[in-house]
Amino acid sequence: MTVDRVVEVLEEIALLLELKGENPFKARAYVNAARALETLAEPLDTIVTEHRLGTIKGLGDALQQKITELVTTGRLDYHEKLKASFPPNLLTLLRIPGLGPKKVKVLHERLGVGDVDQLQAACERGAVAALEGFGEKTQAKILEGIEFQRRHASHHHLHVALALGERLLEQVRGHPATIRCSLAGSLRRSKEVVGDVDVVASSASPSALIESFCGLPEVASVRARGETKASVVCADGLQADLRVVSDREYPFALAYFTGSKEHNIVMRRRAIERGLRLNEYGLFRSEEETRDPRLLVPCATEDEIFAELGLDAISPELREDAGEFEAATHHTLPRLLKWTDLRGSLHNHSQWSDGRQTLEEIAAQALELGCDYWAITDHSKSSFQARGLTPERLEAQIKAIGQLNRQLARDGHELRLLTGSEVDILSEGRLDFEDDLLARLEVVVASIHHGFSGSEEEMTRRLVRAAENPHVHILGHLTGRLLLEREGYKVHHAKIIDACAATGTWIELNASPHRFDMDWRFWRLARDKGVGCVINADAHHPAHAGYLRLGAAVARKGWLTKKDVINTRPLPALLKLLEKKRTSQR
DNA sequence: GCCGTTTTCGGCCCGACTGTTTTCAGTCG
Repeated sequence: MTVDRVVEVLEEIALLLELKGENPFKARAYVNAARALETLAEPLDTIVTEHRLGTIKGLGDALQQKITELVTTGRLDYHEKLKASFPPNLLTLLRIPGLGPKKVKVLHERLGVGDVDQLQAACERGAVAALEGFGEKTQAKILEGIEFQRRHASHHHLHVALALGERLLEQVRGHPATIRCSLAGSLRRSKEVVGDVDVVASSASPSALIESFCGLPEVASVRARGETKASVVCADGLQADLRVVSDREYPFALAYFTGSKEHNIVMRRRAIERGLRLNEYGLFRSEEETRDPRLLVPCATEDEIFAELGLDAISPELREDAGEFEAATHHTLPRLLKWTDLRGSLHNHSQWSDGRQTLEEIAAQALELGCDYWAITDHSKSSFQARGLTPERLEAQIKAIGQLNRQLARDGHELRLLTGSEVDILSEGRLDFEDDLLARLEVVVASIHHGFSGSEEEMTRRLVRAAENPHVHILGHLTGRLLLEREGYKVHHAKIIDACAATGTWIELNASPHRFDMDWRFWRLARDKGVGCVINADAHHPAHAGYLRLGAAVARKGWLTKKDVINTRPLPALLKLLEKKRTSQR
């Protein structure tokens, strides 16, 4: 069993124990054990084989035994029994905002609620509001949460869909019958969440490709399977569609299945205006719907289709009918950012707060990625849950980073770690650290982590005040949204953008696929007002460094170029810009 | 369930906010 799966099982046990009403510290012990395993530097099975689990802090006799059983047999009796004592879908209730283990326990015991459908029914007949400790508001909030999840139930986070899509694509590409292939759909357009994975391929023998696709190891079940099209369901219920066409049809099919629907409508209208007809099989000299190859206007690539319709080539990310046609007509499409333009990330966490890596590990990884700089911006003291730093610990961290930087320089490395903080924005826009401490940091990100329920005016005022502080460089994850989980708090984007423009404050594009915040739809406004974008990994874990690539994709969706993104600058230019905000406002 | 010159039980990370309550439990971060 892989270490990731062991971690999952331990975390699930912790939740089940809480639902049982067990000693919360017992549950905590399982979470701690999961954390400890996640940060292992060597393979778990080696440690188990050599009986060295006891050397890991947080693993006592009981957990050592359980982990050994998991690793060696692939299952854990204790876990199976615990699971069997609850309805199979009870844990899904914990994903509804406002519901924790205690409330779920009551709902289960008093009302027999075991899944989301039953919870919804109980709310609708008013049974939840009647429970002790619940009320009308709680019931309404639960219904709201259920509705939100329903609305997004068929959607998936971009990193999950992309990982699956790339694995599938790789295998389609490797098939001898494949001529060309690509991802398509909202995944290719880098939407913040996607419904399914679309793959388009060209081949002379479609059925061979379809057959191979349906038999791929990722496929859990085949939903539909024809001569040129197959629809399968993979892990996590993620659906994947393969569409196979002839190579002549390929660019048209690719454009059609990339969408968006709104973009395609305009494309077809432009074709009609030119006496042509566009569909997924080609561009035809015809007034009628047709597939007649004798009428085809041959195009070898998507770019040639655009050219036939009097347009510059439009990147997939921009195909939302959000101004791309005007720009493509007037040759004013932006030269979009490439993710390799990024030189580092200015918002990241370490073991000093809630990150998983030591400063040394972070530096090693940033070096490996070829970054010029990587800011350490751990949480401030009000974020207790995240082990936020007191001023004293922050001072100590500044020293530690200085030492590490000197070591890096002695070893001849170009990389610089930057000192910093993700400082909490408290009520009324006050900050969690005093100005003189902030002034000593190279990078200050200010974010809201508490008090999400304020009105739009209050939240906006808090963010504007934070931007007005000369020591704050960046506003972090502007709305606090968690994609597919909860809406962000309400903010007035335009007012905040204006405040950032006036104060020279940058806005973060948080590259975590759970956030992608600020939303791509606002970046053109920000750019037009001269507000810089910083694409930040908000890394808490080694795997998160890769989020920069996703963040860049979303920035492209927001029409941003290399020039618009601050962390494309080399270190000396960046340091100058960081200094500028502080000096220009004094 | 883990940990310990608090050596064998008692503590384990804290504060704001919300909605439920008339003093607090649960959730969230």
